[in-house]
Amino acid sequence: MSGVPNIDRQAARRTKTSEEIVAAAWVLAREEGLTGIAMRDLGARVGMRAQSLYSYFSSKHEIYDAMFLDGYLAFADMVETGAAAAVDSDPETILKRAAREFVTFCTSDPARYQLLFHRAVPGFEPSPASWNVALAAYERSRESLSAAGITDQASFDIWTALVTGLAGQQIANDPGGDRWERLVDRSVDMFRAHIRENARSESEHA
Amino acid sequence: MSGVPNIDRQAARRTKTSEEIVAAAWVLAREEGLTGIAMRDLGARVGMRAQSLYSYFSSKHEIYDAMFLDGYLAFADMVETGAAAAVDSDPETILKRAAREFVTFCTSDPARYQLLFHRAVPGFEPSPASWNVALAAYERSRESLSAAGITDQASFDIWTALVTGLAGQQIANDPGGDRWERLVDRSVDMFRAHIRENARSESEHA
DNA sequence: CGGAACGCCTGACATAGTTCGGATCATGAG
DNA sequence: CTCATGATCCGAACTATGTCAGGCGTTCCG
Repeated sequence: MSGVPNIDRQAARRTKTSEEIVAAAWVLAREEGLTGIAMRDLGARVGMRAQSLYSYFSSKHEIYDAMFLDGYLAFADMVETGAAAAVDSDPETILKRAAREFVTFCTSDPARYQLLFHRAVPGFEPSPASWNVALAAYERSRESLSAAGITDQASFDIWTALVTGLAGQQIANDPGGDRWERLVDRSVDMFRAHIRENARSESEHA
Repeated sequence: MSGVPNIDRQAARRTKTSEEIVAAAWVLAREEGLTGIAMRDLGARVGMRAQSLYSYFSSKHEIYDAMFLDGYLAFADMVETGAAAAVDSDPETILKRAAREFVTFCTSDPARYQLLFHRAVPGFEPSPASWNVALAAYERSRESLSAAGITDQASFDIWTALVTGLAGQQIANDPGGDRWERLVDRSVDMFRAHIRENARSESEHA
């Protein structure tokens, strides 16, 4: 009838189907592992053949890319929630909350952890668009920690090494357990003491 | 002729070929990535067809297993050298040396790092035999660090999280650089301060 | 010399991701 | 209502993968 009526509907349907595919891909990834996703299986999950997926994504890697984006959006969400909760909190509370949330974020979905933080899928590299989202989330998290007194890059790098290390060990060597998860608070204490000591020795030089 | 003359020769040749295959697999892994090893390519590197590899290894995973073993033998070597050098050294020197060696061990061969310390190959799990070697190396390294005052499991777990975290971030986010590698000494300082503090507060309770 | 063991090969199969061309079906125009 | 159009989906097929079954020549012991 008038103007451009159903273009929106079609586009909406299309994106909805895309999201459905990505959701099914996550389910499959958690069941069969990240690289265990088979196009034929994935198609079956959403009621179509493997070839039909190619009208939504031009390759399997593009599906991984959508998952990557999806994962970092969830990550960004977590960071944002943490930043909101950080208002009127002391550094210790902020850092412990951030570390706990991060480790839980990782351990609660190992497949996602591997996709986001390791180069777990052989030929896959995130697209610039998705990568920018990842970078933005990283920056936001960095910024969020500056509220707890972590301002210089080196300290933040040690922070990322520490929390990814805890998560990585937990997932690789004690999946489902809490052997490293329960060390998070202690690790944060360690980190904070070091930051304080660092600041002290720097001010001495001034 | 006499007794069992050429049995040894045959066995020797056989193991030599096996080692040749594993060595070629490492080269291929470094070139094409750990999962980029194709049986046909690997065969070509050692002058035979893919199917002929199956007279030496009953599956591709068995080749990965041989590589896993190979890698942990190298790791054990490193630990042993470190333990020897640790004699008459103070804790700081021991720990910094150990951390540096470990991170270098990882960054110098990312493919090996992924095989040994992450579940990088989809369906692969090390055989019990190889796994025992890995466990022994792990135990030896734990024991070696007890000379530096790291005696309880929790502290050692934080240690492994820290060093694998540094190595992991270095490899994933700054390959070829030294952004995290140069933070190793600082991280060890942080760790040692925490250990000292921990020991102090424990003795207070006693 | 004869046979067995060994080393490597050819051929083939199943499954992976992916491409191509055509069938189906809803949608909007006349 | 009819018909063209574009989105959607499918069947067949291509390539590359790991792997199995069987064959042929060489080596070496009895």
